[in-house]
Amino acid sequence: MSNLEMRDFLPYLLTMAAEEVSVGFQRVYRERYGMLRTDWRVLFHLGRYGAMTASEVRGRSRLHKTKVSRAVANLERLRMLSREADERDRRRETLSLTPAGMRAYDDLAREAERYDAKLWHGVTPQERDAITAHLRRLADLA
Amino acid sequence: MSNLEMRDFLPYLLTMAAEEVSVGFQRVYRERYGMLRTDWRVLFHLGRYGAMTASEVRGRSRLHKTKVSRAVANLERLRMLSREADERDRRRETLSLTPAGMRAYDDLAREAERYDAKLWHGVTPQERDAITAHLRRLADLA
DNA sequence: GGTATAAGGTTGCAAATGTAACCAACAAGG
DNA sequence: CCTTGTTGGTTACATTTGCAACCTTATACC
Repeated sequence: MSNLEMRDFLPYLLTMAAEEVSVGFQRVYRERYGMLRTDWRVLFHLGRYGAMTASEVRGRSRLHKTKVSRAVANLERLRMLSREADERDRRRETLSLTPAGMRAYDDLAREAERYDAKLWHGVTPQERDAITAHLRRLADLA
Repeated sequence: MSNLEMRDFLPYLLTMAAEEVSVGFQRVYRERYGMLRTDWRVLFHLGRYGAMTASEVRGRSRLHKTKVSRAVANLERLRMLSREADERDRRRETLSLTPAGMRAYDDLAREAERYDAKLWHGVTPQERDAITAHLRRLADLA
């Protein structure tokens, strides 16, 4: 008979922490801009690294292509993103942020940094490195 | 202009790690017993702490009562759980595992321990404590 | 007792997700 | 060219979820 406790089980702990922390930040992009989490992630990539196609977004963000497709549609509806057809390969469209999209990105990136700093408050740099490294390792298991 | 990287943003990192790790374990309860994640969590609480009502499950597991209700229905359909009416308070039902439910619990709890151990492989006890403590702190923000 | 309020649970509905199928455009080999 | 396979991207459908409304039984207070 096993005597594992749920509160010690890493998948549980991670899920709880991720949920709590994500919901906390969700308030910002959701209430302020009416975005979903995937929208925010796509916006982030375009704002941070510049115009690119949906495939490139997918590659960088590790999001499934259907989620990217839907997020792009949402951001377009919010007038934060525009598409430009690629003449050389007519399957592809280059995505870029509109001025409104860039403003939203600037705002949210700043908030994200503040939020992140708050989450790490009281943690020593060594601990922080250990935690980050371990989370990266876990995230890369696939 | 902010220069945050997504891979450093804690909500992102946590979400990725939680997803990866949860999906990994999901394979076990899903393929072996046809359970959903909530089912497994409810099963766990009943197996680990004994018979209790749905409210108590909710309190311990931090699951929303709707999810508990549906998980109980699923587990019942899988013949792993049975309900017994409470004569004193007819709103309440005491939930307990059937023999099949207990066998599933034993099996899954054992697997969970093995899986957890694998996830911590190569991490020193000190690091592990720091990580666990920080995750708990984050999960309790609410 | 009778009325209001709350607690235990379930159900209905809308929103979100995952999966697979799909369409259009390109590329390679015959 | 033309058929076969691949890539970029969207759509359809089933499954999950979250939220609010709901039903029933119990409790508090008059």
